[in-house]
Order: sequence, then C-alpha cells, then structure tokens
Amino acid sequence: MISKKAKYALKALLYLAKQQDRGLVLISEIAAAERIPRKFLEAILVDLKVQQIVQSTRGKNGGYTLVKDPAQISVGNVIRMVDGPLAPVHCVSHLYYRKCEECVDEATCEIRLLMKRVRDATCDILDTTFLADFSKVTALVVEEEANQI
Amino acid sequence: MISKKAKYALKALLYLAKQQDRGLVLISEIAAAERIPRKFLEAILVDLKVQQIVQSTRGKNGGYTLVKDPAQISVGNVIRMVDGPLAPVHCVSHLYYRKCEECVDEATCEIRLLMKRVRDATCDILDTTFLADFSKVTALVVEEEANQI
DNA sequence: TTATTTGTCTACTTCATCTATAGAGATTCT
DNA sequence: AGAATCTCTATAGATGAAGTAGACAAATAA
Repeated sequence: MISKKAKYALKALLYLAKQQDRGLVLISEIAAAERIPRKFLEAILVDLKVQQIVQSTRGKNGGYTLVKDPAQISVGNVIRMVDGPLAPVHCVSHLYYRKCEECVDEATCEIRLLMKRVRDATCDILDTTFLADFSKVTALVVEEEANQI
Repeated sequence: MISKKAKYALKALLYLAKQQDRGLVLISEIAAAERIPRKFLEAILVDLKVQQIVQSTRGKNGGYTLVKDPAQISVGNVIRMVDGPLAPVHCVSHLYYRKCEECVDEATCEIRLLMKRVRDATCDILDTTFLADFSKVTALVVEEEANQI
C-alpha cells in the first residue's frame, strides 16, 4: 500500500502537468481540484520542491509549476521520494537496500528471490511510466505541440 | 513493504513445510531456526491457526503442523492474512476494495489504472507461488514420494 | 496425583508513522 | 499599506508495528 501522501503527490503533480501551459498554479486550486487537505498538500509540495520536481513563487500571483518535463518524471520516483522503497522487502531494494536482521542466509533465502521478482515487476511498471504518459496530459502536450507549428 | 509479521509467518510456514514428515514442531524450534522472537511467533501462529493453515497440540510432545498441503498454500494468501491487501491502493483490490475518499472519478482515474497493473503483476507472482514451490520443500517432497514407492 | 512441558489468552508497552491542523512569518504585487 | 501567497515551526490524535510479561489450560510421564 502506498501512503495517501504519495497518492496526493502524484495527483498534484499530474494536475500541474495538465496545467503546464498556464504557468503558476495555486496550492489552494490544486487542493480543491484534487480534494487534498490544503495544509497537508503544502507540506507535500515543499518536499517536492526540495527534490527539485517543482518550483514555487511567493507573494501575489505566486504558485507552483513543474521544474522538470513531465516526460522525465516517473511515477516510481515520485513514490520513492515520498514513501521510500517500492520493493516489498528491504533486502531486494536497489536504492534502499538493507539486510534483513533475522535472515539466516540471504544468498539462499527463497522468500528473497520471490520478492525480487515482485520488486522487478513493480519497478518495470512504475519506473517506465511518466507523468506525460497519462492520457489527459498527453492530449494537452500534443495540442500544445500542434499550436507551435 | 510487507510487515515483519508477514515475513515471519512465511518463514515459519516454510519451516513447517520442510519438516512436514517429522510431525509436530515446537514453537521454540521454529523461533530459534528462523530467528523470530518467540512470543511474537506465538501470536502469529495463533492467527494462522484461526485461518486454518496450521494445527496445534498442547502439552508435552505438542507443537505445530501444517493443516493444508504446501502445494495449496500460496504466498499471496499468507501475506493477505497477515497484512491485508497486496494492491498498492484500496481501489484496485479485489478482496479489500474500498473507494478512495478523495477520488473525483474512479472510472477515469489514471493513477488507478496504473496501480491496477501493479496489483495484477504482483498477484500474478504471489498467487501462483505456493509453499511447495520453494526448492528445499520440493526436494523433500520428492524424496518423500520416492520413499513411498 | 503431581510435576513438567507445551500451547493459549489477556494485557500491556514502546515506538514510529500517518494524516493532518494551527498560526505566525516572509515575500511579492498592486 | 494591504492583500495574496508560499514558508516554517510546532503540535496532536489515531493507528499500527513489533515485541514483552505473566497467568492459565491441557497433555503427558513419573
């Protein structure tokens, strides 16, 4: 299970991706549109700012925008930023590897081999799906590109 | 991430599967062999007994055994018993379905569609892998069958 | 029958994490 | 100056994870 925080982060980023051509977007607008508790979303966006996924401007007419291209932001990375490892056990995580304390022998642990398959299957999906791959976003991007011709 | 409890449950059941021909196995033996805190394991085994996966006998010469054939106990079911849904979000779970509170429209939620793929990939692996599929168990089962000839 | 060995049951603790909320502060624009 | 925004610090309640303690019940063997 991913946390609500991670789901909110994804929804907020997806919203920003859809509104990319509109420039700065208010926290309160995102919160209302995606039904995310406002103050909670603030905290999430600060995290995403630290991770350099989004950018903000304060004061009147301020707001948030994406920093990176939606085609470069994978769902897997967003979830990792917020929740940590995608792997079902630490001992099969690439980025958050940790030995299981109780494990007698990791090399022959069969649960580990099975969980590795789960990790790989999960990452295959989430690390190859980017914000730009969501159809509404794609539709907008295509439209935008058409306008530039 | 699965809980330690689920991992302990799997290790304990796998241990029981390996010792199947030996009859009753002591909690303390499993705990020592798999390095699981003894009292914690007790609680886990009681859960598994309620779920009718294992069986126990009290008193001297007591202990635990599997009730079901290791070829009938899937890893997915064990994890579900202990941790609940395998799905990354409730709204794509079959057995633990729940609508996301903040979701504006489930039918068009693209995060949901993506998470459904993750769920399916995970379940494809865990629901088709049984205790008997772990090699050490298989080796013993084969040996046992050979002895019966 | 009594002692010993085992599992059972109830209760508790400790700690961390999730999911927020409140409110003062800093910045920018008009 | 004043309004609109994001920012920072602090706090809090609920939940669950992970583990512990100790009395209790049942089975066996001496």
